[in-house]
Amino acid sequence: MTRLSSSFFYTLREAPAEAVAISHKLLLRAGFIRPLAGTAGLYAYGPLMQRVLQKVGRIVREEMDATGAQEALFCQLQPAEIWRESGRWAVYTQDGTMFMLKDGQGEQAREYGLGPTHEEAVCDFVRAGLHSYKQLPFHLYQVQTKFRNEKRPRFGLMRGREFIMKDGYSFHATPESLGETYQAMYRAYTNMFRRCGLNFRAVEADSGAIGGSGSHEFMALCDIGEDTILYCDAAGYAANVEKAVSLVSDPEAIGPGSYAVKPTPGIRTVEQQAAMLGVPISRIVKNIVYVALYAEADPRPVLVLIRGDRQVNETKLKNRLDCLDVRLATEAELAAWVGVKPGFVGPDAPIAGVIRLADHSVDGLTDFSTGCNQDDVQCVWANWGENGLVLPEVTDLDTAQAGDRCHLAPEATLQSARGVELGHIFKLGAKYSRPMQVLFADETGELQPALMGCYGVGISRLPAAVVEQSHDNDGILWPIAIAPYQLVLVPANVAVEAQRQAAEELYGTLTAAGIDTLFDDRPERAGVKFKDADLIGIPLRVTLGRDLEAGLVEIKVRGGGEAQKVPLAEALVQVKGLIERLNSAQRSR
RNA sequence: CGGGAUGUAGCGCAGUUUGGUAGCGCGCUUCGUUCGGGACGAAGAGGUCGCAGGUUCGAAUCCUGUCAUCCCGACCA
Repeated sequence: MTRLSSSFFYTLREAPAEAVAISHKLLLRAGFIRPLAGTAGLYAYGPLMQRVLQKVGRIVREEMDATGAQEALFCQLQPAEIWRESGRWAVYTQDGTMFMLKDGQGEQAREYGLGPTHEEAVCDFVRAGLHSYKQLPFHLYQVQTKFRNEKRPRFGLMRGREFIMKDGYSFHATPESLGETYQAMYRAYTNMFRRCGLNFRAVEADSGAIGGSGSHEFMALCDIGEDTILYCDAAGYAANVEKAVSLVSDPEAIGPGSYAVKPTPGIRTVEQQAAMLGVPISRIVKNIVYVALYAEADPRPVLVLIRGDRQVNETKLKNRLDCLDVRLATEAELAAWVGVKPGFVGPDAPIAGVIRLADHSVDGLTDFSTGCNQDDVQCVWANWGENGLVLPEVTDLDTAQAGDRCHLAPEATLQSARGVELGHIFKLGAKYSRPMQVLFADETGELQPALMGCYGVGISRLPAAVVEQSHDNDGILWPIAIAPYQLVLVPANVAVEAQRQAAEELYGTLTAAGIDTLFDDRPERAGVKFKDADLIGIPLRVTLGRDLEAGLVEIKVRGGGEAQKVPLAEALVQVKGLIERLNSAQRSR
């Protein structure tokens, strides 16, 4: 369907220096993407990439449509009012995620945002026409460019400021109905990622800024992944580290002793504290002062107590506080509030307006060492309920880590892996439908907010994840389902009339048979064409060259060992068979 | 937004320490020889040295500012 000689096609022998990730390098070298004027996070998709995106889009649409979801298309340019209605205008503009613009001058100016996600737009679309429970449930989705002013665009297509996402929103009268759709989406996502040839894993996830209750992420496993996932094969448990829970080991034993205040001059860390006092790290209570930042309210200090050998999970902390963000208190703030340096804060630090929280790991901890709100001293053999130390509200603020025991299978330990988030499914409930008045009359005639689910897939990120997982020293190995072309047809030397003519005929035959064929009819040397074919990663290569005099063509599977030689007349049949085999090999992964 | 690095031709780089008006490889153009794994020879084209200001007789080089890109952290599909 495409002649390379009349295409805008070029490859780079060396990858641009700014590319670090393998997928970024290969997609740039092979000409799939090109940065817009060297701008971070903005990429043009070339003709090859567009074909990949369309194939991914087709698979995603087929799986979505199979669940009964309907494709629509919502507005990207969105008035601030709907974001104020949902309460997210402040959130998304304060952290700079949303690109904003104004129409008009001064007081008359109307504010808009470029959609980073479409809950508000969908709610507005639905609320005018939704009246009765009899209309529910339904599910609307779109495949569209999203805009997010990412603080740090990275790894080419992995994290852009403009990217393509499939986002779907379902509406329900009952939690049961929402649960059914959620399960259907879980299965649909599993199908679509499998069909795209990915090695992935579904994990329990934090629902983040979008909010809501249950959620799962679908992670492509690869080293450059920005998320850490923890999993336990024994229990079938897998979760994002932001969400993961584990069983914390018992604290190490400590000999008998009694409460005392000891000098620990100049220490900065619990390791130093443990060494200087001769106590186990797991018998230390760390007291960490955070500042919680809210969209509308003033910042508040938060004192977090956690065992010395554990780390605070700031995502859990943020969720518990229901705040926009948390940050560590500065040394100046510590000095003003407690009058001590970091490391010497006590569980009972007298901070005005402080929120006190303790992680499970310090609940029941005995004979511990901790700070005393005085520089250069710590106490030892402290206990809750003594010496004025009171255990505050206990909650889960711990960061699970590889090696921890699994809470579902205590005999097994958690393992970790890096993942790229390809899809995320949420149960939103009435989080948006209530403030935005997406209401329906239930069976008793009472008005209720619709329950919502939302379901995203990173369409433009997905091929990058595939390349991360599927490449070799020569270039990309596209799974045939999403390869830009199924086959590349290479006349070794177009100056040889017999080769050129035979190739033209075969090109017509393959195309007529519905095979996605890239015809490399360029007047290049064979070696150049082979290198390019490998780089851009077309699964099948048919070469017409020196064996043509004997009536033979060569068929080679990319990354699949030796080529086979078949009579020209049988080429189509052979190719069809190979395509079928590659397709079924992928399906059965 | 904090910390670090880098900006020289389409791509990869040298030149900056020690100021003297820009070079190499790939790619590109033309001709010739080649022609199944990124050919060879010859002749060419192509650069406001990121930008602005300053020092100097003279700045890619030194100084100040600024912008951009990349890496490490805090957010997300």
